[in-house]
Amino acid sequence: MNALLEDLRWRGLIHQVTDEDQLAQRLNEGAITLYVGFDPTADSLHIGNLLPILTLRRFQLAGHRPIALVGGATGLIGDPSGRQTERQLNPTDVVAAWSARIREQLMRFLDFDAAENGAVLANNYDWTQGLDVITFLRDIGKHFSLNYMLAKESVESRLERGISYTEFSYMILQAYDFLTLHTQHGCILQLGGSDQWGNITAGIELIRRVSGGEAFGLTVPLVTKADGTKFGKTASGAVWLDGSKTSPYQFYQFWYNTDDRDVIKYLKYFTFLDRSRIEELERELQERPEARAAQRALAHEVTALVHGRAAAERAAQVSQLLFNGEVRELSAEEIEDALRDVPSATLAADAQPGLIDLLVEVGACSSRRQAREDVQNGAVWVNGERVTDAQRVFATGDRLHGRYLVIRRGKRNYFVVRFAAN
RNA sequence: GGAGGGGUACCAAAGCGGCCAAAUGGGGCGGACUGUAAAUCCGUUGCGUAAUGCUUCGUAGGUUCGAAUCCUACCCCCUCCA
Repeated sequence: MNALLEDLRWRGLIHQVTDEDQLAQRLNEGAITLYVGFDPTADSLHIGNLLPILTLRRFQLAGHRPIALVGGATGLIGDPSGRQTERQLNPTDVVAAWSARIREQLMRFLDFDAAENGAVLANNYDWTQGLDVITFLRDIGKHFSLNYMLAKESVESRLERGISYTEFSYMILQAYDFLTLHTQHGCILQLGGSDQWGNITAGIELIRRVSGGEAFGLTVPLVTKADGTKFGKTASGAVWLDGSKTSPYQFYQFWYNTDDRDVIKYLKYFTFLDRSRIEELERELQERPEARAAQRALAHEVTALVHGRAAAERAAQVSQLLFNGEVRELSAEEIEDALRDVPSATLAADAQPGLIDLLVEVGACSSRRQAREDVQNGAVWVNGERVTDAQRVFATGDRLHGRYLVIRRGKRNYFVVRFAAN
């Protein structure tokens, strides 16, 4: 057995793995090279992509060499895995722009300066763009039987509803990636989400046929929630790794609100805290669940991984101040700093807005009708005080530090109104 | 090509001439309770309110004092037969 695999096993990170004994032996013999790929299907990665990235990082920390692959080419084709319908093709320039941004994000999770096992970034567009059709069909396509391809879950499940030749071919491209990384970098292991099993094994098969080499695959589980809803989705959409799409504060809050029943599992999945620390948090959760020590640790650790320690600490601090209702205690600098990630509006220096207008203006409520309803329900707080009078007008004297109104709708939705300086 | 069924608000699904801005369930948003949890309960969920106001029930017309509800045409979906 191998220590790294044992740790992954304990964390519940191994969903499926090919020839585990053989893989353990290779890992024990010395550093291996492995990869994970991400297709640019949006301008940012989201937390659904986090598990494979962090698992790749675990391998690097254990001394192995990681390759993060951006699917500049495969992103142009569309992976049918786990989908019921054909994807909409994105323009090539858009995919190129997304690739660049995802590349930036991936870099944050790996160490590129390590002497022995520095990380490598690759883009499959580099070896795919020059590939001509005849070569592709003769050298690669010949190794795939139609029967083999049709039997793949990703294809088989789509035969009823329809699948284009484009998406049907996807697995071959991904297999070719693995082969390329195998020959160029000696890569012998591919990680991926559980829906990637079919594509990964296709690559292993191709490597075996072309080079006779042995390669491995390992998939991480699909992250689930105890209440049965989909992980990673909030009312406002996906939770992104890009701080301008999901602010560090929102990101922190997402993890902080994890259900008791899920929090230990997520600590194992998403943090690098060691086993004894996680078990300690588990005991605390059982003894004093209201202290939320496990949630706090989870939120802090993951936010720090994605946005850095400073941002994580700021998010934690802001959360505490806001939830203690101590808005009035904040200095002007703290308001600027703490609420920088929160939706805001700027009004003229001499403006004396009514409450309803203010709520709509700052984006706290979707319409004036809705705003009136929220006020009536007691959902609206300004500068730490509940306001129930819809006719309320805010004079200059109501502002914090002469230029802020901090608005809260519901328990945790904050907005800030700034007044221009004279 | 033939026969039948259907398109209603975020989703599902009632309504079938006025009492319909449209039942009910889910989801969303709030509130209470609490631990920024779970469960539970309550309110609300087109827009705008001075208002018997305005715009909505696939699309376009028509009948009528009045239509989501009746008629005509068109578009789209599903099932069965060929």
